[in-house]
This record gives sequence, C-alpha cells and structure tokens, in this order.
Amino acid sequence: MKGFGTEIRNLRERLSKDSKEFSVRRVAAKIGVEPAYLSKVEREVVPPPSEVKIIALAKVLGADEDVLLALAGKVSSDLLCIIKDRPILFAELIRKLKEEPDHAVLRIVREVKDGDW
Amino acid sequence: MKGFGTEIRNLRERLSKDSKEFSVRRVAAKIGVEPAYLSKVEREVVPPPSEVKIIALAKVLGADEDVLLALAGKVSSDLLCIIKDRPILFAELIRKLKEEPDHAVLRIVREVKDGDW
DNA sequence: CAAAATGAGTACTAAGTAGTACACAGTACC
DNA sequence: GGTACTGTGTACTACTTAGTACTCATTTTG
Repeated sequence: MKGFGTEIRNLRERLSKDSKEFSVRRVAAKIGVEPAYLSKVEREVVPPPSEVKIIALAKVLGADEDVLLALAGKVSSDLLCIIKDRPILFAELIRKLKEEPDHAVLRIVREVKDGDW
Repeated sequence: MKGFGTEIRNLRERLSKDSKEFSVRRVAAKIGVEPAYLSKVEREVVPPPSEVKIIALAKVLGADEDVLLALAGKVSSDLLCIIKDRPILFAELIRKLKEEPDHAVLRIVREVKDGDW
C-alpha cells in the first residue's frame, strides 16, 4: 500500500508545478502546522497528523477526506458517531458487507438514495 | 447517556449475587488487569480501558462487545478495517443510513443475508 | 550577487493512554 | 476472633500522540 505521506507529497507537488501557493511552507500555513512538521509527515518520518489536519489537507489539496483518512489508518469521526449511536445494527451490517463486492454495496447505496422509504 | 463504568458495575453486581466468581478481584484477574484499576473503571474515575480489555469484559460478563465498545466511545477495530479498505463506498453508505430508521437498516441487513448476490 | 524562499535536521514538550504496585479499612466466614 | 476476602485511595510509570521552535544548507529569483 502507498503511504499517507507519499500521497500528500504527490498531490502537493503536482499542484506546486503551476502555482507558488503549494510549497511545504504555504500548505503548512494553510492547515495550521509548522513547515518542518509537514515535511516530516510527507517523508513519513512521523506518523500522519490528526483528523482535523488531514481534513484541512484534503480541502487544500482537493482530495477526498475519507480516502486520505483511510491512508492515515483512520476513519472519520462523524462515521464513528453514527455507528456508536446504533452499534448492533451497524456492526452487523458492516460485517455482512465485508464479503460483498463493490457493485453489491453500491447497489444498496443507490437503493437507499432513490428508494421510497 | 449511561456511562461505561456504571454499566460494567451493574452487569457485574447482578452476576455476583449468585456466584463468588464475579467480585472486582475475580473479574479483574479474568480480564488481566489489577483490581484497583477495574474498580476505578467502574466508578469512572479513569476512562474506559482498551479495546482488548473491553472485549474480554464483554465475554466474561456475557454482554455485547459492540455495545460496550460504543459505551466506551469506541468502534471495534475489525469494523474500522472493513471501512478503511473501501473508504468512499462505506462512508457514503453509512452517512446515508444515518437518517434512516432502524427498521429500514434492518431490512437491508436481511436483504444482504438472504439475497442472491 | 544579494535577498528570499525551499525543504530538511535536531531537540524538545504538553497532554493523553493504559495501566501497575502497594497499602488500607471494612465485612464475612466459621 | 483471627483469616480471608471485599472494594478502594494514593502514587507512580512507560508509551503514544501531536505537534512546536529553532536552525541550516541549498536553490531560486530580481
């Protein structure tokens, strides 16, 4: 699997090619951390930052929050809250869907979206 | 909301009424912690223990793991792994199901179980 | 070439996590 | 009436999390 830091570095370097707004320093400032820290995060010298910083990074770099969080080994706290509200229900559902292929899960998503509940 | 410690204490005291196997000391030994620590956990003097100890507690006290974990503000790590494997898919599904009533979610669970995917 | 910006190295830290170890007073048993 | 078990108070600790602060050597740019 690709690391979180590597992904951030790739995203940032792509953007920095045609804008001076995406140096380590600028991005670090935008998300509210020290440049040296972001540098270390990108080189994976330190573990990924907190959820708040990861979400800020996703916004700045135009990436998907949930994907970046997953690369960092985390799950968005709003999802956790939803599960914690009804632990038995969601635990059973998620464990069942573990073995199902993407298209099957996607079908359910659509069903919920369009369905007349 | 009822706290995690209170729930543990209730479960344990109920069991200890007709068996000497459920004193703080005995249960603490069964799950591999010091009695003083379990006592503090039950009185909520300290935050809930780690996932491993909570699952051990659930087994010893005959409670649902996911419910106890939820009371402790946690979500089972096996569920987290499933979500992290396909973050976009599961994030969308779970957020959609947030607003749905229990019976709707249950219907989906049964559909997955019985359906010919 | 001088000034500014770039990424990176080192050292440190405050707060939280997950407990242990020991001691002690009250109660129950027989 | 001593032994043994009950729950609990106090003190301490190792590890992890999530960073800051300062420094420095190299580009890059005007």
